[in-house]
Amino acid sequence: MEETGPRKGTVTQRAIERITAMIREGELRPGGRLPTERDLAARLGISRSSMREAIRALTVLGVLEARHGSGIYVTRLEAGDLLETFGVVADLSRGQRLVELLQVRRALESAATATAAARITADGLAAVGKHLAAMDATDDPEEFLAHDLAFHREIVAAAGNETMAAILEGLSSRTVRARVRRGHQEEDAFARTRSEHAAIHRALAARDPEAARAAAAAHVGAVEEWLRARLED
Amino acid sequence: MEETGPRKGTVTQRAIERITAMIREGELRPGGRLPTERDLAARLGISRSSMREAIRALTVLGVLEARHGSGIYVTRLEAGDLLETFGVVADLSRGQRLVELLQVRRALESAATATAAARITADGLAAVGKHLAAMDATDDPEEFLAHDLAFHREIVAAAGNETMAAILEGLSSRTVRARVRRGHQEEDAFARTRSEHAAIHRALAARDPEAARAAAAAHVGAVEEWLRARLED
DNA sequence: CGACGAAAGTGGTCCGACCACTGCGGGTGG
DNA sequence: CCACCCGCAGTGGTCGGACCACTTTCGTCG
Repeated sequence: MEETGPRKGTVTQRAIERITAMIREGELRPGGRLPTERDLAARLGISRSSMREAIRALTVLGVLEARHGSGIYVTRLEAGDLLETFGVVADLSRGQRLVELLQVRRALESAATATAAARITADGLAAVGKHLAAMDATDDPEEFLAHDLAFHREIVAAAGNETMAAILEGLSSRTVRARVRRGHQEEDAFARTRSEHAAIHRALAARDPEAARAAAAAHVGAVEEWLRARLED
Repeated sequence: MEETGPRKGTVTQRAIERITAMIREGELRPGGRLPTERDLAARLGISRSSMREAIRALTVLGVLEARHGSGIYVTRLEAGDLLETFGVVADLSRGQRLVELLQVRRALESAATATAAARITADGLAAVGKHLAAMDATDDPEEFLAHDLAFHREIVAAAGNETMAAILEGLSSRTVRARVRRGHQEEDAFARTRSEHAAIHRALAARDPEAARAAAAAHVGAVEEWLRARLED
């Protein structure tokens, strides 16, 4: 009678669970280096091919990082590492789910903006104002969009929640492409965005969390409303 | 001069991008079946091994589903499929990031509960009340926890946003384990949870979105506060 | 003493073989 | 004629080995 592990699932799936367990139990530390693929495979009694599939999967999830010629390392396991895949999800979403994602963004962005109103520094507020002014000064859609993203990124960063920032990053960068087309279709889209951003900035400057929350919710809600209407095709 | 694709990155990474692109462009439809591993590998000019790594990665992400002996299929690409990995992230989180995740949950749960107050049906409200009563009636921590989760799940479902529900599902099921230990440490934890849940239920019954939002935020905030204090070790 | 280069180590890719499971279609028994 | 069953072809799952590309290290040479 031989000793063989659990029978359920594929060997690769089990390998993934074993590695994540090792990280969870503290056997492998963030930033630390793993044994070689060959060693790991031998240790779990599976082939190198199967082990490689497990490692690749965890690499895509942002848990591991493979450096050619050097070794395999655990990432710092920071929010940005792990939530990068969130962008992929948003990228593959269509129709109704896009509206749902915007509702998620509305909830998070309004909460983050409210917190930012209470915590943002003078320097941070100046940076936000700089992007606001840059948006007022340009007519180039690409540049406008870049400062738009930076505007929100600066505010969310001021809220001090990296996890929320990482989620919003993945939620915005892709979805916002729709807003580009919006600018092409509706002439007043730029103007409306400018005034909404100005309202957010005023609330931040006044250190008024509730006003900031409302302004941010209204801003995202406007995009959401437009998208919902556009789904009538 | 031969035709060979882009040189950057690993072939596996490129294969992943090619497949996701095929899905994004509509070449592959949700629920549809892909060519065989051997065909796909040949089509992209790479080995079956590399193609398998790409497929495995997308399988873990919830984009593809491999059925032994049958073929490889695109998932329905619904929120639950894609955000399952969100639980893994929460599972690997520790310390400060757990607090940040609870803040994310607070923002989403309060928004969902507010929406639910406006939309929940009589049947839904009855189901919520059933779990509330069940929590009042038991002393078993496991059963209490099960009804606790079901209580929130029922409310979030009533909000009608599957994406938000999927995120909250991954955000609660793991994190909530901490609450179990909480119940063991603080005797009045059960009682406090009961009263907080009762407040949420009353707000839902009154169809009062703002009261529901506040009650939900306070509920999650209480857990958050406790966790933050517990981090002083 | 410093810079260069060779060698060892490690991940990346490919190949071919075989196993395990599914699905289908033909053959068989009713 | 129909229903059931079995076997075969197809497909994903696993394995082992070979070789390539890159990094790191250490010894050697100037």
